[in-house]
Amino acid sequence: MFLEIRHLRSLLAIDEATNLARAAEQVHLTQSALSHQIKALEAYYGAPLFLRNTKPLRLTLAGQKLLELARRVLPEIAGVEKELLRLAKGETGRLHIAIECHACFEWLMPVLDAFRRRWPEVEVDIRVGVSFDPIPALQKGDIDLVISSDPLELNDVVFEPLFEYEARLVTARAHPLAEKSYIEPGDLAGEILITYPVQRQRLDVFTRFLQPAGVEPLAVRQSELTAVILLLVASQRGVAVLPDWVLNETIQKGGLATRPLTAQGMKGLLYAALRRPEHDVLYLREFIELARDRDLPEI
Amino acid sequence: MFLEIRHLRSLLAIDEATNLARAAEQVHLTQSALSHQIKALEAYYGAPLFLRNTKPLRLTLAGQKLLELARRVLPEIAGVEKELLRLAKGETGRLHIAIECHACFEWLMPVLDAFRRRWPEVEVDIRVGVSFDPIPALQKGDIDLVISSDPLELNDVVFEPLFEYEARLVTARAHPLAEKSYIEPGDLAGEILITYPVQRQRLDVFTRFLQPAGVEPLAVRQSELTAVILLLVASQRGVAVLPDWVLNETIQKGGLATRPLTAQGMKGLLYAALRRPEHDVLYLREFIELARDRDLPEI
DNA sequence: TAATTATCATGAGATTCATTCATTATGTTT
DNA sequence: AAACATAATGAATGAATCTCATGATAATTA
Repeated sequence: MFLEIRHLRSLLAIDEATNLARAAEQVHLTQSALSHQIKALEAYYGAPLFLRNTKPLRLTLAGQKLLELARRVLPEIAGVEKELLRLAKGETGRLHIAIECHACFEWLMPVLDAFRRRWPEVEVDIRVGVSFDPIPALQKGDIDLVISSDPLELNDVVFEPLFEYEARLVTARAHPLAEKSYIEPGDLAGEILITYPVQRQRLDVFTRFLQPAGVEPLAVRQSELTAVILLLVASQRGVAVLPDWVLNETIQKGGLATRPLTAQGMKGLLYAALRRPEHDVLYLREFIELARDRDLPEI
Repeated sequence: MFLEIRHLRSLLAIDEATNLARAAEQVHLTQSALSHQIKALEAYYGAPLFLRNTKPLRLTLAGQKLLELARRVLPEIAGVEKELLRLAKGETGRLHIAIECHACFEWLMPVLDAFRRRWPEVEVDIRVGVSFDPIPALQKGDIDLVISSDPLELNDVVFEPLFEYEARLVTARAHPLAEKSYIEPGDLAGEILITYPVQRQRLDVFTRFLQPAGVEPLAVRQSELTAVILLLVASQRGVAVLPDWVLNETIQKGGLATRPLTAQGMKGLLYAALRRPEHDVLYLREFIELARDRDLPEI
């Protein structure tokens, strides 16, 4: 209930210096202070730590035990302290990202690759937001960044805009809807719609396009993987609605066509949500920059 | 240069209690003190340790690092502190014994066996005093107890009397000197004397018996082991002078005889030398008791 | 939404505690 | 034995740390 790290440091210094005065210098104290310190320790433990009748001050068994402790413990402490200072300077840290949209993998992976090269010491992880609400998790410190398309007004969380996207219908090039210059909700009434396996409230097609118009597609099929969805669409098993960043890359290859939803196109804005106090953490800022300037594949 | 063990204890308590007030109780402080403490730590590292906008106080990454440190380090410290308190109470310790006389092995071994059963935690060792001066080594803390037959007046060392012994001449039972009721120095002038392999100044036969009378034996042979010396004597290769504790046991068996040196017998007193401050250490006192009451083999 | 409760933060004053300065005591060396 | 080096001591200072009282904030309940 009394031993402190400073005592261990003193002990180590005394052992190295074999002389109170020099040891005192090393720990930025006076010889007197050290003498008082070890006297207090000895009183506390009820046992001498040094043999007093010899001049090159020698440790007793008890003193040796404490010294061993110091040798084991002090380097460990020093290591953690160094790490904490780096943490404070923002040179290292944790970046656990929650994404609400499956499709975000498509652009997030390359961005994270670039990020990792730049900040190798930051511990990176992605959690797909299925079973938990990401914003409360962010507030509670379980995760550090949320990719979201609907910003909220919160006083402990900031939403940084990343980039605009457009959700477009994807069909086979031979599909009749590929003839139209833009798609209206009614166009999907007779179509099989292929989506990611999440609730409808979390899919723009339903919340912003079909449900407002009271339209229900012929059927809904689900698939986890973007590549699989595109494959199904190409082979005329259905149509899908996907953000443009997924499409730019792949439409050329497969026999696919994309068309805007509504005449104006269904646009959205993607945000990165952060805890407000970490708003200025260097590596987080850089992640946001990387996400904004992510390698845009040509159309 | 600032983190102290008390901080680690507080951190651990807070994490366990999830609540400053209860944690404060655990470390015998007020809630306020804890709050100030972590505030100071955060100021020192320039990084928050807890997320402040949540009520069940949660650790940040930095806080977690410190907590991990606490979990690793505190038990180690607790262990050493417990050991130190036992050391102070004299329940454990070190008993490194230096002996000046070879023959002492004979009674010391059984005594140490008994001692070890009684004080299993005390670290026992024996060093035969050949290359170093045992009393200075005792003063310097290299060893903890010296078996010696010539006590000194020192203010940091006490000499505890153990027991009296008598140095006697050992011969084969058929040897002419076995006829005499006691031995005079001149009797050895024509004899081969077998001794332990140490300097003459450290052998009573020379310092107290032969040299004062100016007598030199016919020859001197040496052997490390008491058993070998007795064997040589039994087979008439020479005579030896040994303390009685060695002899009592063995004379019956071999064809040996023992005779006193001089009419009065050459008696001596064996001492245990200790550092004065350790004079009252329990296990040292008990060692001395055991040495005094060592199992006396019948004559 | 307001009221209540639980919890943490803050500031000022009190206290403890570590440190320093000056000096004495002790051991070591010549 | 003297001179030197080193450690121990005591009193005074000052900084660090605590407590008390209170304010602020989040969580819970009505």
